[in-house]
Amino acid sequence: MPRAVASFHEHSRLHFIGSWRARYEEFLETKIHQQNLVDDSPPRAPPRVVMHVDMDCFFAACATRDRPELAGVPVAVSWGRGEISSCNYEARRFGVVAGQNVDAARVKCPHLTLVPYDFETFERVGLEVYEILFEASRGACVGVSVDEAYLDADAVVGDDDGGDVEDAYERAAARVRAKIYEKTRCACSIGIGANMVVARLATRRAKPDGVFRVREAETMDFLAKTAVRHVPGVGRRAAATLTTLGIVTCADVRRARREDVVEALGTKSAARLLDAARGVDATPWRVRPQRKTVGAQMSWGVRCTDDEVAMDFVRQLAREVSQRMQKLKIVASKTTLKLWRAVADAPPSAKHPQGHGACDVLTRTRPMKMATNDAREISDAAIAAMRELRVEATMIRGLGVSCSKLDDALLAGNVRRQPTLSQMFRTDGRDKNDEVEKKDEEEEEDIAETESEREEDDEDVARTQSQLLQNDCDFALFDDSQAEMDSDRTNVLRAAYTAAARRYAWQRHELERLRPGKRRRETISEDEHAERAVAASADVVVAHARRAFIRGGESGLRAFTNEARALCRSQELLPERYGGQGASFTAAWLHRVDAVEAVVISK
DNA sequence: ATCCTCCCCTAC
DNA sequence: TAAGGTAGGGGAGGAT
Repeated sequence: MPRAVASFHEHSRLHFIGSWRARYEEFLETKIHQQNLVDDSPPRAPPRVVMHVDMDCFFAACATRDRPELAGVPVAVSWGRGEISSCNYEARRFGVVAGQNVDAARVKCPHLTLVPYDFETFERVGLEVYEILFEASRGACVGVSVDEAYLDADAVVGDDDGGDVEDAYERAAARVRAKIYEKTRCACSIGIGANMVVARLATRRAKPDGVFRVREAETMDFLAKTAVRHVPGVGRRAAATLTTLGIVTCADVRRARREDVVEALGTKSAARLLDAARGVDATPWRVRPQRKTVGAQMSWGVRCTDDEVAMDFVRQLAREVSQRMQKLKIVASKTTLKLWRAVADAPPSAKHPQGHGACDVLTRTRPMKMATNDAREISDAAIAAMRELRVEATMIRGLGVSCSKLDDALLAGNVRRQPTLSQMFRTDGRDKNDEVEKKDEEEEEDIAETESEREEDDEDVARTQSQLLQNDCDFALFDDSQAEMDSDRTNVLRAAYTAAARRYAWQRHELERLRPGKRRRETISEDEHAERAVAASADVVVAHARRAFIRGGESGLRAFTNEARALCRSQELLPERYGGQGASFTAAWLHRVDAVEAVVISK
């Protein structure tokens, strides 16, 4: 069983970094009430001059600020073994760098002092810094991370910076730095430039503990020497590709042919780099960017012995996401499941035995019936998506759940909540669909069912039906339109078939895309893929059968399954274009129809 | 034309 | 035992 998500998060440095945004949103809420900070929609014009504030070796500085005995001593933050997260400049003089192994660092610097992570302090100091930045810039502050932000430099310049206009920005920056140091005893560096990119690049030159300003007239010369790798947005991959084109500095970018850069990076990224190299930055200035997703994932120490364990873990993640959404007072209408699948025959990593090792990362998105932040709704959608991926539980090395298509919960509050189909079918802690699948699998191995199981089925059916009768539900609020409800069952089935065929076609398409020679390697056989495609398409039949049962009870379901069988045998719906898989397609459908009947209608 | 899904890349 | 999380931008190719 994987470690609990919450307990993992307590110790995860990346979780701290990643979840900073949620805390910052909270901070912004308080600022909105205190100051006349308004939403930046429509977007405000970018500042004429930008300051980029970045704390110096933030984690190490926080960890040592209350320990005067560590002043001037080489210090690094780590768990005591493994990687170094951050180290001070004394340690860097010995060649210690972030990301280095503790043992390697000790070789370079035998007197290195290791200090533990102190996330509470990191957060507290970060917020203290932001208090100062918001006050100094009168709200013209764009937060990037717990230790990094952009300011409108003109908003920071005050009367006491006056006199010599020439270096007013430098004076203002020095004032901010002094305030931050006074309050937090942590050093920061400030870069000043004509836009966010230039300011950010200037900060590199300001470090440590300094200010560096790139004046308007100096911008082109300054950029000419700058490596493309340092331009924000140009990462490891892009830099490597550009190097093969002989593009290493921004001066090289200016000389390069536009088509070559577009070919290497794509239209948008190329445009941004070409602009940046010429001192132009069109990044919008957003003090309060709109959040688009809420998610939680874990790919460390995840080992599942069976499907039930994997589903439990997904439920945990869904609970986590649900809680975060409730705190943010938002709802979502899409759920995406992310799954790390071990590459077949890949050896476990010797360096990180608990890590995910070589994996394919798969995602699948499912709509939810209506905008919600309910943990159960989210986990239902996520588990449905996971079943669709059909990955053997023992191959799972990581899972993630994230919600998108976000909306304000207050708006959604006006919508009358209705039970969803999965809730209607639910009898206890488990989803009925799970049981359908389970029974389906059991039947393949052992047709005989025990008497007690049959009785349980009887009870389930009776209970579900009586609930349906008592609730007198408004079916029009479900995901099917009234028109579809009124139409005859054959049309419903045709719709089911079309949906299944679409899914099948998509699976075929995916198979094509994953062929060797493309960027990704193929890790499952073509046969297996086709098999999964057929099975996945049959899920659609189950979904429609469930609806038929809810609407028409046992007789409704029987009518549906009978027509389904007739339609499958008629060949009418099996055009050749579905990859010659028509026969197995039909077989899978018929098998599923039998299975649903066997479970829902007790014999 | 525009949106959607899944994937890759990037930043911190 | 370590602690490979969170979120956004963008592209390819398909659906509408």
